[in-house]
Amino acid sequence: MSKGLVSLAINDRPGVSEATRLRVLEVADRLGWRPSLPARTLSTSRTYALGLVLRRDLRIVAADPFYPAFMAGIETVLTDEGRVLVLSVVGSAEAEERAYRTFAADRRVDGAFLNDLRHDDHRVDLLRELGIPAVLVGRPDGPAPFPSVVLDDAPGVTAAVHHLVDLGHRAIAHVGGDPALLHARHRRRAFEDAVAARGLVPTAVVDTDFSMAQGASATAALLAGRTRPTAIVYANDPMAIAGLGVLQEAGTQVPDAMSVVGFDGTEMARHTHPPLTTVRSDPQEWGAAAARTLLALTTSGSAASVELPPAQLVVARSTGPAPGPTD
Amino acid sequence: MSKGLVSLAINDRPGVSEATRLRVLEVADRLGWRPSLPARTLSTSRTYALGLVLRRDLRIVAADPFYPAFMAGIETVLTDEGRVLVLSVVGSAEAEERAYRTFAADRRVDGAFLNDLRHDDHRVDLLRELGIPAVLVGRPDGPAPFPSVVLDDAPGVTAAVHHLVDLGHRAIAHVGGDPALLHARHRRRAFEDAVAARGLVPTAVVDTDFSMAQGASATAALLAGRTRPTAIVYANDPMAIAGLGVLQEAGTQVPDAMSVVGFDGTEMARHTHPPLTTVRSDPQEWGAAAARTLLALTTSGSAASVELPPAQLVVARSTGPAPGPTD
DNA sequence: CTGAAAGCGCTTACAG
DNA sequence: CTGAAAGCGCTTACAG
Repeated sequence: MSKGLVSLAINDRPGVSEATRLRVLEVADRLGWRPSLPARTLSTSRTYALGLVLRRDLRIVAADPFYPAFMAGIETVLTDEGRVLVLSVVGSAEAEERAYRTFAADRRVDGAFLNDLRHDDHRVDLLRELGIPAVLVGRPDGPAPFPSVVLDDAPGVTAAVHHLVDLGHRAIAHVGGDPALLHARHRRRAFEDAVAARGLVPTAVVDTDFSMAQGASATAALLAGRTRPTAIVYANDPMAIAGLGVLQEAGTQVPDAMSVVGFDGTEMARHTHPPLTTVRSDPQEWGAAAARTLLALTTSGSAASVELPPAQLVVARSTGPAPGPTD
Repeated sequence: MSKGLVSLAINDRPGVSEATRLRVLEVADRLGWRPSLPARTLSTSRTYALGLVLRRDLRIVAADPFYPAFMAGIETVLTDEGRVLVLSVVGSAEAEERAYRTFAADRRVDGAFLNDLRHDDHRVDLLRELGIPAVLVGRPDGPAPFPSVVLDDAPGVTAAVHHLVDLGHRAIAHVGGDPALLHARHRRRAFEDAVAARGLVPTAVVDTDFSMAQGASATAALLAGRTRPTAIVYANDPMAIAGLGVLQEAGTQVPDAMSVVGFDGTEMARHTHPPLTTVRSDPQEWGAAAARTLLALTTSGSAASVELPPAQLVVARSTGPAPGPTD
């Protein structure tokens, strides 16, 4: 039983009789022997690791339940495949680029997840150039050399606007996210299109950085504005919750005087007062699907893009009939 | 310029003249050459990676801003040291043990963080046995073979109780966390001791799993109980926020009819209505300190335990004078 | 179907 | 202070 034979048997390569393979596996198991990963990596240059770089302001990451759920979804598939997740949390675009370059130089990972897509996202070229296979988490705004895993935000936002208009609202505002991020643009665009489809004009559309602080100040600004909306659609739940706080501090009843819609469908949204009407996506399944796709890409060299079920409106008690004279 | 020489120069080993070392580094830099990590790992068995296994119910992880901040803190020190974080998110004790065993078998990491300490935590023995150096994040309840990095919860909880008693509260309840976790026990113990120190008896102490759902139901139970508290101290901010929701749904004014105290000092606590009195700790600094300690341990073989500044009470508007006839 | 050999790219004694 | 050699533990053609 030579080294080479064992290797062939362990790696399910042809050229080993089934009987021998079983014997090898049995002996390895009995001895508790496992091939050394560093040695294997040195000769095959496969690391059995996938990389995720998070670039976000800490204040935002900390309040946003997306990433923990997304990562948990990734793990559900990696664990079974003997893979591991290498995580990097960075605070700037420069640090993010350094992180990817280090991944490449150190051969840390077989592939990477690319989250929070941007317009003309130069990280796509960077990863291609570095030779790191990637999966795009979200819909890119142009042709891309990598497969994408998409969960469409638009239908949920559209449904939210129709829900509000059906309740009699005519003055609806949007507190959007960071316009540098494509998904924030998608939500904003879906909002604007849906409002227009009902023959209305948005009362206001405010960009933010997705933080609760900016969600709060945007809400305060809307309350102080010349034309005050009767409903606000927020680009994420944390901002909607901060908005709820501002409204209640100002004595504005929700939903009697103001309807509020969040986005994410977080646990938190179920426990506010009143519980939040929100648009639910499934970040855990998103993570799992992204991991499956990236795994396929790194092992077979190619993988098809995936379209997940779109985000859905979940109506709770933060939305109600428009106040004042309705027709 | 032989391979060996280059290696000595790159690794700052003695036996190379300063002039040659500089020349080697200059040439490496010009050629963009970096030593191959897998090869280096194979000969030195150092991976330059640190491991973190998260075992928590997803519902809790997602609502809890501790981990994102803690991990960001870790990253601030790892990045500069050319290290990387390997993350595993698991749902059960068995999966957690498997994760550590895989870390060891695959030589994935040089050391690991041990969070969410438990009574007689058998992971400590497991890691010792597997030969994985670790740092304990929190105060262990007994002698341990690893250094710990402690941020004491008690002073903040104690201050919260005194604050409430000073406001005239005599009926104070505690919605605790998961009693399997030492930090939940510490918070509970600090609560009970502080109440006793003021000559009072807790109106109630309820254990939970730290989830918003159980925070909400514990609050509902307290409202329905025979002796109703005038103040509730929660073991984390998410539960306090869920409690706020339940109280407001029930028409109980905060703080007029009920004072509420959270724990964590999250961003979220600043944006509720009313803003939450809470106990602030610094999870990011905690992560950074834990990373520094683990780095020292893995490189030098030993590291001293660290005691960080304790958690502090931050008074906001969810606490006020006790309702009814005060003396 | 099996065994002996080279190679992955470093580090580390060991001579010179 | 420098160069040649062995070794880390696998995988992979290449002969037998």
